[in-house]
Amino acid sequence: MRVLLVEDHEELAETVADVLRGEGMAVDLAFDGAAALERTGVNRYDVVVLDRDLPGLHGDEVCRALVAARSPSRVLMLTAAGSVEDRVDGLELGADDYLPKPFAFTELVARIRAVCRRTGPSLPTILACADVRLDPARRTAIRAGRRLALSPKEFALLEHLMAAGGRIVSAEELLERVWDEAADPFTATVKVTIGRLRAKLGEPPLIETVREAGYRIGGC
Amino acid sequence: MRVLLVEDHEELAETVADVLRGEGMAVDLAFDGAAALERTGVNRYDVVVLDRDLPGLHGDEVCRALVAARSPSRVLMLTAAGSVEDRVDGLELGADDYLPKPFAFTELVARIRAVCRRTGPSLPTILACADVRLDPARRTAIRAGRRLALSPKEFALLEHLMAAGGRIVSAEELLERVWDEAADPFTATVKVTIGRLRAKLGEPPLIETVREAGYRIGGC
DNA sequence: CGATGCTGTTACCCGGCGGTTACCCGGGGC
DNA sequence: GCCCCGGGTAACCGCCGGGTAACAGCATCG
Repeated sequence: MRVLLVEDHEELAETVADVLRGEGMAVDLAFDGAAALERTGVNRYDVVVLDRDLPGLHGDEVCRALVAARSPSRVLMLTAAGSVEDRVDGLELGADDYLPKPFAFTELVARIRAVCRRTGPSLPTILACADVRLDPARRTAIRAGRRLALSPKEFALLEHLMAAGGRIVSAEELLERVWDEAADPFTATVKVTIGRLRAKLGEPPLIETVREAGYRIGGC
Repeated sequence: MRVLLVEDHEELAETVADVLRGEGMAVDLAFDGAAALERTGVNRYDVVVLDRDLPGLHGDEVCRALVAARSPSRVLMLTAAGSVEDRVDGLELGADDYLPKPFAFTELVARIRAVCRRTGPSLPTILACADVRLDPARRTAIRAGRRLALSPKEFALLEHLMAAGGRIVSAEELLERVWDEAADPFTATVKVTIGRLRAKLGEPPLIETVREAGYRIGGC
């Protein structure tokens, strides 16, 4: 697994890099944004671990550039503690996961692995399908860079569909998991909520229905 | 639904087992890791509920062994506390869900059901014959790279024929399995649906007719 | 206390699924 | 040649699953 670590504190960078190497990863280092883009232009990394506060070219810019260049690399962004409430969060920029500082090394390792194997059994912290990104922890969903104003039910519905990762999810299953487990099995609320969610998701269609079976998210 | 409950506290184990049985599940018990692996070697369980703190063979080891052995069972792990370390280990081991102690019985039941329903993307249950690939979980059928738009009946029909793997399947058998078991035995719907399916499958012919016997898929 | 937004219900529409029917074709038997 | 019969095909159409709009109950909030 190839990792590019972008971190301007050289001392910290070396320490983290050693930890990751100890986990069997191939780690390259960049100490500023320009160097990061240079490296990603030359090599193909599985994951770019990107500090957000970078001198010169900001981490956000680097992330945006990677996304714009259709880089195949996953981006895991490191954010400072206070920036959690920042209006512009990494999600809108197209990052695949974020980790607030300070973090445990073990958690960083786990997140890198998780981000790398998107289809793994564990739930990734950030779900991504097609051009939609959804963060369950922060309850934000973004499509094509625009934040979606979803109601709680709509959000939970989208979350479950995305967590299924392209598998078919029956209306019954959605009823049990998104709604109260004692919901009326004959209710029509699922299809209504699906309709409302589709309207907010806009074009092109993301949720497809499989007749007699359920719903599925395309582009995973 | 078959469940293996692995828990070293026998009293707690019996209590939980009773609750699960009350929910209609078939529950077997194992009081240590070695016994757990012995049971999973003999029987096929839908879900293994695995306490993490086991004497002797640790729960992590059991989980790792199950994953390594490509066991079809889902693993639901019971962890002592929701600390960072637990979450990290969880990601690494490949369990399907986690439940920190103490937990409500109702939640355990709900999670077992949920984990069971998730016929995750990890198990490739894809049928393949000739140049056709069919994924029952996603309800997708692909021939020569092109998605086929099949109706539910057509899909079920193709699924059954492909599952037979080149064996001859009689019209009566198809009627029983794909259609309602109380279907009119003299109906002509099978041959009509076969016809429609053939049209959508295109060339070269995939489903061949064996006169007086049934249908068969070639190239398996 | 009114406004607003969320959510479940109801009523209705629409499209296509799929079963029936009618008819065709081809082969085998006399 | 003829007929018979198993299977293929096209057309028809009733039914039902799913989409949608409108409405009402309810909570939240100013």
